[in-house]
Amino acid sequence: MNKVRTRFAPSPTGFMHIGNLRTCLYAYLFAKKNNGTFVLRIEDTDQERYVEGAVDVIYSTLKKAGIEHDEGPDKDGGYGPYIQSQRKSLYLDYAKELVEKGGAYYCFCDKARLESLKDGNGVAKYDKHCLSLSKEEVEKRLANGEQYVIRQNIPTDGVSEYEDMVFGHISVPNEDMEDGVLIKSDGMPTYNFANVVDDHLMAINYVIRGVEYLSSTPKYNLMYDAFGWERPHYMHLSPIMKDAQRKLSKRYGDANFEDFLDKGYLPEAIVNYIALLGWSPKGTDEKLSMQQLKEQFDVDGISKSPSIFDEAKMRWLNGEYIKQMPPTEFAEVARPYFEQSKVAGKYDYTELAKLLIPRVEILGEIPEKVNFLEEFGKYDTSMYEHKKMKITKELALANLVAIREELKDVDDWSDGNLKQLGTALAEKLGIKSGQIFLPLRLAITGAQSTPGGATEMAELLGKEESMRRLDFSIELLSKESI
RNA sequence: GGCUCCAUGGUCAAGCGGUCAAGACAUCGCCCUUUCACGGCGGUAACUCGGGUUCGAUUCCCGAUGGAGUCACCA
Repeated sequence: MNKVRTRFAPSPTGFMHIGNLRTCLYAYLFAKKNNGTFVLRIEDTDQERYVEGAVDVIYSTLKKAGIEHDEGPDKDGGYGPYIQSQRKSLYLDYAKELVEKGGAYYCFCDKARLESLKDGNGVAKYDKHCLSLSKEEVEKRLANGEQYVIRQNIPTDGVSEYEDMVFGHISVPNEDMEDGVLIKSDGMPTYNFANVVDDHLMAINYVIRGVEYLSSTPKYNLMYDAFGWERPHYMHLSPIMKDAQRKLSKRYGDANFEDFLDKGYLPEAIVNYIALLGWSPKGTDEKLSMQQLKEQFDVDGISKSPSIFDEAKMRWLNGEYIKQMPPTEFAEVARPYFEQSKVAGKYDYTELAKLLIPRVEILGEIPEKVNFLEEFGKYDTSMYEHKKMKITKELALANLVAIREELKDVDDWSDGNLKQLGTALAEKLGIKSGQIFLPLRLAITGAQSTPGGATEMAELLGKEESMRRLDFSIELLSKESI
């Protein structure tokens, strides 16, 4: 068997969409699983949709995602150029060759004539009108400088068939396919044609792409056949959906790799999650590194039906990745989020990291979790009502007063010491220690959920600030109980 | 609408003629706990519907229904 060669051929139109990234990932994984070559080709023939800087986005996305191409515009492997706009000159000659071989023909029909072919639903199928032109006639009109396009010549009867690696046997009646344009009147190739020529010239033998090409693939095969080229293997991938009806697309936003990065997702978690969207590993382990994905990726596990993107699960997975991070590393990747929070520059991020790691699923949650350190004021006292701990506002107030009394002369404000004092106090009062710590935590943070327990929070805030807040809370509760 | 595909819990999904129909997320409950979390344990929840084939269908075939894709001088 020939060495496996797959490719990812994005158009530089802006940020990388999650669906595209998954297609790219699968092509990469398939190549790596089979010790093959993964090629990056930029399809920038449509200048109208071209977005400045988009090529750089592609590079940076692949890099962040941990996908390393073996060949591409920046890595010549002998099959270049890898940028379609630099290959312009190639296509017309191949089209002419195809005309020679009977797989295509010149067409001079104008817009008006094409328009007249439309049926009641506005659907037109070209009627092969120009196929009957004699060679001389074509030469003459060409010499006259008439505008033309080159169309594929598809048989009018019979059936085209092929085996898709994930969908299996696909068969399409030839009469349902139209003689599509290969070379446009401006002399440029259409995507359909450029793709076939490029894939062949780059020796791509496994074409991996979205299902939208599933039913037009027979047309491509017909071209390969007419040229006398060997057909590649195909692997079509079902789309990722936003919900049961709508495809995940740029139009709905939030579906870009960059967007998720901004929200505080780790690139490896995103990659891991999208690998699982539409593919399932043999085992039950779902947290898989790129290395494991490369080893385990398998066509068998690819699903045929569309899958709905579930951010909740990706979020969970991201949390799993965060939990295994060393605090210093967390502090580093979380730096931007600390910087945009109210605690910016006021705390040791590594210390905060230790508390935050088990409590945060995406980095974007950081500001809301730490802001209470700098922000404290009137809060909702109903939080003190806790029926499981058998705490009421009245009891909380009484306990807080006792705590203040106990702590006011304490010098050692460390987590450990405070914990001991609290436990001892509870014992002395004959109550559960939680009845001390819960009110205390609430009193000094004013927050329902905090990145740590009462004594950890107290240590973080320091004695002065803790006592200030304790007083504030006691006063707050006293006012209410009057 | 024509054509091509697809169909297991709310979601991702395993299953490839005989299973009490895995697992994960979400959800709910319990336990642990020094409150917030982490963690542990458990619960609820699925084979779209009809016909066949078969001793036996989630699994194979046909049809219906539902869904996706495609019908451009766009990729």
